[in-house]
Amino acid sequence: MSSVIQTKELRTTWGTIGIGMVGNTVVSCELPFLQGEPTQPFALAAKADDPASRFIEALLSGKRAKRPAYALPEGTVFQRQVWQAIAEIPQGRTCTYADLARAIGRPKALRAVGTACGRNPLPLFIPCHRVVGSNGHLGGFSSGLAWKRRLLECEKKH
DNA sequence: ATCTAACAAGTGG
DNA sequence: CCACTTGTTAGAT
Repeated sequence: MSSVIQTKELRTTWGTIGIGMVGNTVVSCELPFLQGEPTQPFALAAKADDPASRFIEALLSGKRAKRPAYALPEGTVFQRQVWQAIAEIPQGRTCTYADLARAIGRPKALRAVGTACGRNPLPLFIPCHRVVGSNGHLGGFSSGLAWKRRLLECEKKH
């Protein structure tokens, strides 16, 4: 089994996104932390030339995106259940932390769901940005709320 | 709009 | 095991 991780750097106006790949499978994704609202509109510095980059470009520009192969990362059983449930959320739809908790059969574990979301090693590919609070509150986002707002803004118009 | 108590799981001591 | 910390929530103020 070859587990050689190749790292690709995707430069954008919002900073550099690091994507870890094993073959053509995405295994990690690191977004630059955004303190506040970025001053520039989002754009890639260069044309996307691989599936993972094209996916990100489409997602951030409001187009329908085909998700490349990705691996569910290591984690506790609970975390993997949460991540898998998040991965089922279709583009353009959102769901609440409470919904998610119910989906994995632990209706009262909504707080823990939030924690698992925050530890999501594959933002964008596992769309934790589509998980929002019950009363319309956005919740949080590990790399800065600007990402989450932008992503939801793109997907909302459907 | 802001504050608090209770919630479940993860982490560090 | 105990004491924190979370990308929460519902309810009171």
